Amino acid sequence: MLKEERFQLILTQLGQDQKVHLTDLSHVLKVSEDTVRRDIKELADQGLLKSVRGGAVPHSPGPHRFKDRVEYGNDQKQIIANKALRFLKDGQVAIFDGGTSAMLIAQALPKDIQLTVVTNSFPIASILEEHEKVEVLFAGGRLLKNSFVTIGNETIQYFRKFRADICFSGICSIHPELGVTGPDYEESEVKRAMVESSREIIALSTLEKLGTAEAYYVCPTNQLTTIITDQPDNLDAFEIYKVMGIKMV
Amino acid sequence: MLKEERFQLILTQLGQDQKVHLTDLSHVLKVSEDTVRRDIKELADQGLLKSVRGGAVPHSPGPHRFKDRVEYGNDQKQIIANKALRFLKDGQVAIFDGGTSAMLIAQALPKDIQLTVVTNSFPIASILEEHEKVEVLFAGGRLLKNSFVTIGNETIQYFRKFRADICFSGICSIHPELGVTGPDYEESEVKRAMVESSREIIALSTLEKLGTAEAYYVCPTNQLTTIITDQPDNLDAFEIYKVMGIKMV
DNA sequence: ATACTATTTGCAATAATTTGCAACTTTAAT
DNA sequence: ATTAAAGTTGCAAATTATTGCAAATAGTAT
Repeated sequence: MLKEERFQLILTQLGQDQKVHLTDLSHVLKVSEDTVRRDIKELADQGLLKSVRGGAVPHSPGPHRFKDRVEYGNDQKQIIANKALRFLKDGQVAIFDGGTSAMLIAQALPKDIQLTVVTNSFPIASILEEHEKVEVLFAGGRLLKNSFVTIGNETIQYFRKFRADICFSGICSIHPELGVTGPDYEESEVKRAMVESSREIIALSTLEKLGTAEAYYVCPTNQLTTIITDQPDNLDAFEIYKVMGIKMV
Repeated sequence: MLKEERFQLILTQLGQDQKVHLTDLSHVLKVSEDTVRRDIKELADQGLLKSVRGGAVPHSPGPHRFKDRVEYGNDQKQIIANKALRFLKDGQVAIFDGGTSAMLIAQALPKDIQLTVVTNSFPIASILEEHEKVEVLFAGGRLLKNSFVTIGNETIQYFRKFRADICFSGICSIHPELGVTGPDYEESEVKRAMVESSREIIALSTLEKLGTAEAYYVCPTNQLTTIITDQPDNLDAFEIYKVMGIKMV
């Protein structure tokens, strides 16, 4: 059995039970507990789970201080978050948008990664406050009540000053011809500024949003580098790749 | 059963019943009361609940969501806050700095006043989120961990764009000749930008800070419009007025 | 294919943590 | 003050982690 297979099985079981025990896994995977331990350690380093004494639990989104925090086991978006983590490398400058998807990435972020994060989201800034090695650059602007993000011209100008390595954007709708679109004018404007300030753009979306369109334009579809979806096994990935020409994960 | 599982169960039950008893938990979790006690202590250290005699209760939801929030009945500063409110009029543009004094003003602010508040403080923005008629303009910049304010050139540039009616600044030291000074270079720079962007400047200070000086210069003393102190009966007010030439409240 | 290197895996010894118990101290209520 | 319940402390037993090392496996170049 390949190591990757074990990883897959561990993560699957973790998703089902919200916990895994070393002894169980050792039995199921037919390897020693040491190996399971090492596997868990490796997955933990990737931020895909949290290693605890005797086993592992899902990388717990630590409670933070904003109302609109996402509930514990939001499976779909959690999957997206875990996939997204693989794209982040030490020392990068990353733009995080204000949606809940990006928020979950921040929550799932390992504590030891060194990053510069540019964001317009209070919740994300608040989460990252506990990450010693993450520098947070906050985009000023008009504060949008309820969603705790800044918007407006000031915000846009702030993002324009950067050339980030990577941008995580919770994209609303993606359409091959109509491009990326959103339901809110001002937020879409801000999203455009983010997208245009980053080398690599990771769109966070659910499958059902693909092929649909909203009122306000963000950017052409081919500007996206990667689309991350909530599909655990991306059977359709190649199919969509053919249609869209973008790498799916 | 993993320790994490116990934690999860304790928190879940706490969410349901708003309380948990040591003896019950000991029975449910099948561990000794000592262990439950230790678990509760650990969770309490993380701020996830409050340990009380015989069990635990949910962590009391404070007025807002930031760690460094000031306790409600901080008398001295509360006095300052109440005095400060008299200066605020409907429709004004007000700058609030990041200190705890300004925070208390925000907390004491009536819900029905219409204001535009410019600030670089997360806690203040968070507090004002509940004020329907207050528009919050947030100054971007580098996020200072622990104190939850933004600083740096970006922040300064943001404030420079405004001409506010009034500015509340938690001043550290005020000296007749040496002027207003602070202990931190970057924060002092930001304060200067705030002060220079406002018509009226209300310094929030305690009496013992008067006549002292710190390392970093903010502005000349005569640039202040008013000094608000924690002295309930301002007997010395006239005396200080004579010395400083500034109205005391 | 073969030989060589690098990685992975299991095992054993050692270290660290967790847990329950017992003795003792503190707290709260009568 | 007295008393019972809860909390604290120290300690030994059990469980879990870590480390070094040798055998097995996979990968690579000749």
